[in-house]
Amino acid sequence: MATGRSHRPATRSRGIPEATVARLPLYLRALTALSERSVPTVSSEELAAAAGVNSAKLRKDFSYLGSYGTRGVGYDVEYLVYQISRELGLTQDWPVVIVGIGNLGAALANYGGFASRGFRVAALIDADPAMAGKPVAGIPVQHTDQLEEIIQGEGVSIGVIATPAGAAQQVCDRLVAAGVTSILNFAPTVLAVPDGVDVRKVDLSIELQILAFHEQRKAGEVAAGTVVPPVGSRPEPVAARQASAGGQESAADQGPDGDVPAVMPT
Amino acid sequence: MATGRSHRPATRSRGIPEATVARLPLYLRALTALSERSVPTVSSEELAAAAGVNSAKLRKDFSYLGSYGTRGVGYDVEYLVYQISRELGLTQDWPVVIVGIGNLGAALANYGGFASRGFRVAALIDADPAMAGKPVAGIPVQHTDQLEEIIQGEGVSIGVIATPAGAAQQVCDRLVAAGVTSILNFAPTVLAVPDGVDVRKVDLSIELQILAFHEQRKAGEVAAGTVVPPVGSRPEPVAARQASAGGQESAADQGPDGDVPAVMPT
DNA sequence: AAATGTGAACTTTTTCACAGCA
DNA sequence: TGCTGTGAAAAAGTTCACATTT
Repeated sequence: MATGRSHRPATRSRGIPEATVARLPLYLRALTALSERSVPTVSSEELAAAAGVNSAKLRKDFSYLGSYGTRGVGYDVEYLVYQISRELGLTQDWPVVIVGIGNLGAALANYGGFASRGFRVAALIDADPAMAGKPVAGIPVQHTDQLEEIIQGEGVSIGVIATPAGAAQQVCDRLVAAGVTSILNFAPTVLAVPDGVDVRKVDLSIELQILAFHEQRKAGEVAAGTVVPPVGSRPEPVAARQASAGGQESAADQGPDGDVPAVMPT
Repeated sequence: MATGRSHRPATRSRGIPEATVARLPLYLRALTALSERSVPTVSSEELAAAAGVNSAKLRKDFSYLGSYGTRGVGYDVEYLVYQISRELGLTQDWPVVIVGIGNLGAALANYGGFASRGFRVAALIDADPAMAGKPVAGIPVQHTDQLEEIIQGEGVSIGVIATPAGAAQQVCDRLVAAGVTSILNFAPTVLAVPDGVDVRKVDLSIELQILAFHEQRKAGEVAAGTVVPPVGSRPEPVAARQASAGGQESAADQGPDGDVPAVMPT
């Protein structure tokens, strides 16, 4: 039953584990889908399956928010959607600026998921004067010169960096100086920020590399291919380069910016 | 004399913690930058700073790979680049297919970081017949009909899904059936995959929601109209942290699609 | 009968701190 | 002397299993 007013958040608010916070959006999405199908209640088992986690974890996660379920019944979908939304701070509108309107920035601006939940693209900013005024996703791009003005004027506290790696730190510094305290960084760079500023990073090549690691493991077990010999010698200038399945090596270098100097012997 | 055989990578490969694996790409990037500047050696302290982690963690991470450093000196940059690359499986070439060439797919195809490290865009696939043949990032888009043929022909084992949420699971199923065992999913959906298949997810709105959560917490003083808990829960001393995505292993997770519904409290 | 909420056990990850080697 | 490599301690996160409530 909804309304369970008797439930007390009991100051639970204090200290929700980070791992739990990271899963709340997942639960929220699953719940939203149920809500659209007008499903009234859901059990931890069902919801967990929909979110891709196990039910014990889900129940534990929810226990940090409060007691929003009903024993023997499950959770009221609408009520839970509201509670999680509130916990995540989605009951308020968050203006967001996207800096760097290249391929990625444009894709992000066009991404629907944005506006769908408490987030509003307040402005698109790019350093290229030629981009100024040009509309992307229905929003005119503004020049970097306006950055501070926009942030302060719109009260923006969340910024998305989609610039080339080389410009990321500089943009970050300006965003922070202007008042932004949360940054979502798509540039392949480690940003230095002062205390109190949160940074989350989304990095395509890192994800691919992690997949490659596991992929290699899958094939490796049996195939003698990839296994590199001893190489125990850790002497100075590496030299080990031998083996390695198929004479790869090529293909592994040169890129727009950074790149990998495939093993440099000597 | 036992020619420096004392150092045995000892097939440490056995159990490298997942958390460590997720950081190796970070170290690799920092090392690559040093390599380009021709820096010969680096201490754990310096490298840790460049990668945005603390030195104890870095040393512990490296200890899982083997003893590649020199006490009193540090690590040989080139040697480490090689070792980490090898560990991640980047000494071989990984053909990758990107399915769904919309805004995001095109942005990914154009992303340089791809080719720069062991990954090669083997094909761009889209369900829209009108896209067929059209070059994106210099590569002609192919129709979904060719999917199986391409994957088998090129020996692709890593697939990137950048389709709308509604098509993701279907595409995923075909990729898996054709032989792909690692998937990077950009669609806001929880994909169901058989055991042995790895799925990693990159989700913009989830990242934003996590940031919103922390942002809300920071409003310790004056927030617009937020429902800040009356309880004197003092905002904790936010420590600037840098987060990324969590890691998910093989097998199932994720579930329904969904995205866009609006939240409605009462 | 069904399903939540949670203490307790267990596992993973991080941090400490220092012995040991170059 | 300087810095790595690593046991050991601490912290964070996950899973178990069951008392409790509807």
